[in-house]
Amino acid sequence: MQNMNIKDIAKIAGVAPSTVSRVLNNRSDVSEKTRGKILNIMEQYNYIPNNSARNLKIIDSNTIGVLVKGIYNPFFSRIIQSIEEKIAEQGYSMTLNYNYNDSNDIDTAIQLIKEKKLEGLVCLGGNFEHLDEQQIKSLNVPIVIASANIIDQKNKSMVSSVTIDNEKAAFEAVDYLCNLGHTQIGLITTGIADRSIGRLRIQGYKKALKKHNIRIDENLMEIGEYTFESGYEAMEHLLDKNLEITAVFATSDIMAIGAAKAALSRGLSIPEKISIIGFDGIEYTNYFHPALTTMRQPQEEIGYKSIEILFGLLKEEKKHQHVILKTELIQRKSCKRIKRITSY
Amino acid sequence: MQNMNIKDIAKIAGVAPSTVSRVLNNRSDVSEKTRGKILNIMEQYNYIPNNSARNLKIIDSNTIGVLVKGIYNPFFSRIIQSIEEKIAEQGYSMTLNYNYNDSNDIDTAIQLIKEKKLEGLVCLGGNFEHLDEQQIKSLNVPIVIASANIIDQKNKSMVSSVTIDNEKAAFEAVDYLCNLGHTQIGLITTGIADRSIGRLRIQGYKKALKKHNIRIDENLMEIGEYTFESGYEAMEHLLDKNLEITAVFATSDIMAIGAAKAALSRGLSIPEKISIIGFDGIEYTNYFHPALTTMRQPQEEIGYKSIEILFGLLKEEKKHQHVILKTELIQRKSCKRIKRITSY
DNA sequence: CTGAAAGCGCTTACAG
DNA sequence: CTGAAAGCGCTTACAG
Repeated sequence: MQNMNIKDIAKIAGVAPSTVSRVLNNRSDVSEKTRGKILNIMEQYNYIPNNSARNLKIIDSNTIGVLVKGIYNPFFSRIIQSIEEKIAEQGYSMTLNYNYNDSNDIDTAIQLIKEKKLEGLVCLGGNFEHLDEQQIKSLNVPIVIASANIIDQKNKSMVSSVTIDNEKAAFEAVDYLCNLGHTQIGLITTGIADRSIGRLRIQGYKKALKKHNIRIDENLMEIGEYTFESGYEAMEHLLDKNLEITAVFATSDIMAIGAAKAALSRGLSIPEKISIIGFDGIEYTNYFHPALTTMRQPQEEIGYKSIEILFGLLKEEKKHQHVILKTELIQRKSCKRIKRITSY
Repeated sequence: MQNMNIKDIAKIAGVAPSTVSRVLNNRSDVSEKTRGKILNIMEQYNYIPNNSARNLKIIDSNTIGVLVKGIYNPFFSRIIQSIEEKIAEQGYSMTLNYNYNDSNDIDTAIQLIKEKKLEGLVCLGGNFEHLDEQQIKSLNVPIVIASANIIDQKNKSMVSSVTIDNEKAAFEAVDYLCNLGHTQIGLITTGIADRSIGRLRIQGYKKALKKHNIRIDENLMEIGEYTFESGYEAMEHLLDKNLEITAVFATSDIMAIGAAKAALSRGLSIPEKISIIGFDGIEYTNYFHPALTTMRQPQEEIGYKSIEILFGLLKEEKKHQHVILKTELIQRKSCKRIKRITSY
């Protein structure tokens, strides 16, 4: 039969559609006999309910959405895992969606909320600078932005956020290198695209240099994309310029790996000839050889905290919060103390 | 206003809902004046249409679904990119969905088709052994299974598939190692979970050994999961057993990287002390140091071909096809020719 | 425990 | 070019 629906099942079972709906939703107010009969028929005809119809009608979806910016980001995947756990603990379902094109993040978010009648949403990454107060408020669904800056002060009353202090974290990473004796420190970062975060990390880099009275040299700064290849190329450029760099700070692990590979490919051993520090703390870095030192973002905690805040807003009607989580320097094998500039 | 709908917009604009719907769908049969007015109002009120309602009613969604098994798989991400390109070329939209829990893949697929009124679906990975002919046929939506074996002969008339010859590819990888002089070759693979594919690759491994008159030793075979960590541990086990292995074949790059890291961590250099070959051809292998030799699956081609077949089924009503694509041995820096067993 | 009816927010012939 | 009406496949009070 072409696309069975609830009415067809009802007819075959000799009951009303509403009864079929009840067994579909596992309601208790159906006799076991009727339930059994209907379940059998559904099985027999391979009936699969239409979610669009359900979403349209439903009020309490009992589900929380997770909207991820981009596709394929190992950094987010750990966060997602911890989010899913926590959502399940609350007896809710999670629906995972990727915003892989460059459409407006907030519009996509609202669309999703409406379409699936979500009771809450956490956004991983994305741009949420421009929020329409009217729109967000009238939606009446709590939104938590994780791992993306919301900048505008007035946004703070509309959504919650869970972030790290990007500037401080970058500062600490570079400060660490300086304390190891490095003075010629390259920066490999992403560009204008992720304005807020990228800029903050660059700020941190500069601040650390200033603290150590090191001159900021634009030549030492390479701007690329969030890919291995881009990190690789950035390192090549840096090395080609012959600036006698002894260390590099990459603002993402993916780029750090690319950079490290470029150095190793030239026969520059890590950390003997060049020190490298990454950012994010993705699993990859631990399996690179040598294992990469990195400024770790607390991925699980970002997930947990987001959900904690979300359910606080949902069930206890708390106010929006803006939590800043601590990063942690994971010292591994890619950074070395130096006395003076090693020439190579 | 709480959740505007098409009726509200219509009322404000002083037109009928159907007219609003027309501008929403970019139909040409609306006067520019009316269109402008409605567009303005939508903008002003931040109107966002409800997709569930749309999906429910619509017949030609003009969209192709992509259902990905699992979450976060770098191997699939390249395929997805090429799929998206090709779908766009055809003037269709793509909707990307992840089946991250362990629910039945074919049910999830059908649910998705119904919910979003998809005109075609490509599934990346998953288990499609048990297909209900009735159900698939009545659906009347072409399905292409990529990178997953469908085994059952009778399934071949219901869905198309794009795969590689897993046994042959594994055979060639191991044959390559044998030809380099290796005889003690470890196998690191995934287990019972991905029955079809895992088993086929193990078969290939065994066949290659047989061809070279090498005894198959269960001790040389480690079964784990698709993670770095699992590859790492498998290698540790292998090494602990002191079997004088000189090479390892890992049935996925992720595991190969874990394995390589384990070897390097013990001070066993690659390829001098141990050769490693992976499978899949993900980008990371090229950035590992030393760059890993791997049996590459043609990721872009898997994507292209899937879409080509899909539109063949959709527009030209062709029959279901089962394409087997060629893999390619990418020789890099992790395998070495040996004369005799190197002791370590 | 079960059924009849209304309605979720759209789209789509049909008529004008 | 525009509107009135039917209906997509469900769920949910309401009544019994």
